[in-house]
Amino acid sequence: MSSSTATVKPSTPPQLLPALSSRFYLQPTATVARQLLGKLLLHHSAAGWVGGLIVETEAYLGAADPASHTYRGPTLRNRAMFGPPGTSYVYFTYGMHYCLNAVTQKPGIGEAVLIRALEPTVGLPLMLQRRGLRDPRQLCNGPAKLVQALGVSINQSGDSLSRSELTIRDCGIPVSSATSTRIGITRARQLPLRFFIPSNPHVSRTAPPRA
DNA sequence: TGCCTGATTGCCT
DNA sequence: GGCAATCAGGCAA
Repeated sequence: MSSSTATVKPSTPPQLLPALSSRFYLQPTATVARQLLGKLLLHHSAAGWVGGLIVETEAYLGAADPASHTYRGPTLRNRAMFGPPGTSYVYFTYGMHYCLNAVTQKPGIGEAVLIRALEPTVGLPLMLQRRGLRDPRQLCNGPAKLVQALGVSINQSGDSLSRSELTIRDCGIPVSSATSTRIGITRARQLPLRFFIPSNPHVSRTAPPRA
């Protein structure tokens, strides 16, 4: 696995890049999680475009995965995760944080990819302002951090990532990837379902905590 | 109805 | 490295 991934910026204006199709999200969830690396997550609001390259993801496998929100079946909270492929699933956790997922598989399956970290490339000043920071490396290196920087709200849970103002686009940047166990979970923590770009300074952490 | 848990973060030592 | 903040959802009684 290569560890020489350069920091790169898409040259095409982000709003002109093609959004990922439903077919992309119908691939196996772990494949989607790996292939989302290097894609561009964008959010458009009245303040303008913000976003960045996805550098870290985790796959959550529904009824087969005890760590997944959908393991016990549909509830009011997780219903967006049972939506069509390419749906956003935003959830509230720890009493104060929001995290963003991209739903995979057919409706009713309940699998998704958690977006854990971005390399911020679009609308950097606005995101720094939202987070009250000056260091871009601290801007999006965690799932709740990137949601705050992008200005995503829980009201956008259930929206299409292909057609709404919250979207994931293909900027055609080839990246290397590495795999590890997932972070911050207590169940099924042995599964190698975390994917990240090695040596990228915006990854939330280089290795998961010890078991 | 009430208790417990949690896909996190940031501050403090 | 440790731990507090903070609260919705899930589950047991």
